[in-house]
Amino acid sequence: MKIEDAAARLEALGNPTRLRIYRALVRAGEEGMPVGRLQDRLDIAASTLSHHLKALVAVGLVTQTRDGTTLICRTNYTLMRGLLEYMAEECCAEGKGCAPFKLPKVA
Amino acid sequence: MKIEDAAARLEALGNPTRLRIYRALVRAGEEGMPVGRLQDRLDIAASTLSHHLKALVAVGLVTQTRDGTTLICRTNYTLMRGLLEYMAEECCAEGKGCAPFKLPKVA
DNA sequence: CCTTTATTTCTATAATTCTAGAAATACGGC
DNA sequence: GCCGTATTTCTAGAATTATAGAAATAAAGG
Repeated sequence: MKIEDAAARLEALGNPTRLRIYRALVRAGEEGMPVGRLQDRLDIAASTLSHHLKALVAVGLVTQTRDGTTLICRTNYTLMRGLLEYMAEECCAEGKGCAPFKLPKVA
Repeated sequence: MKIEDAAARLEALGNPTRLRIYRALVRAGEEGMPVGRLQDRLDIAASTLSHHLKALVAVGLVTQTRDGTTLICRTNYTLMRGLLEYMAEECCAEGKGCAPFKLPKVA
């Protein structure tokens, strides 16, 4: 992962509203959650929510699939894991006094 | 960790310049790196660098200790680890189809 | 085709951020 | 106290972001 991509993804997550959105989607699991339900749950104006979702989708952290008139949002687990792995590596590169750590393999 | 704190820390890291600064400091290891050396290495205007360092210090990701006229910067490994753990947990809460993962314990 | 529901785009405003030059401050040595 | 080096604060301008109301678009059903 390029440092610019990592920064862009961290920036996308680095807003309280977007992090709440992301967390809600993580908790929704594989089935995901429609935009409208997110709006009800988080009590955000529709246009604001759409704006933030766009940011999350732009960096790949969230994907959307349409089911009739509703748009279902899901987190991209693989990409998130890649981001955490990147951070874990960057966080302890060169092993100078930092305990090395890695994310465990997916079962 | 509160979600606002996590967001603030992610935001601090979510800027290419600041992520470069942070990475350089991680690589400097325990001994840290003076502001001036960071400036030379990363080729950033002094005032700009100071501005970004302030942001990293404000959220606790970087600490500074003075040694004469030079300010030595170090990353706060524990806090970074806490952030990654938070993200790892939030990333797979409720285990709905996501492989659970944790950061391994520090040796 | 018209209606309803779902969501986005448009528009505007207020606020924040990034950048860097210039001036100011901090520290240690003489 | 003055000087040199290191760093921050002040200032300002350009750019970006967050918010949300209003209008527009998308899809499905009748």
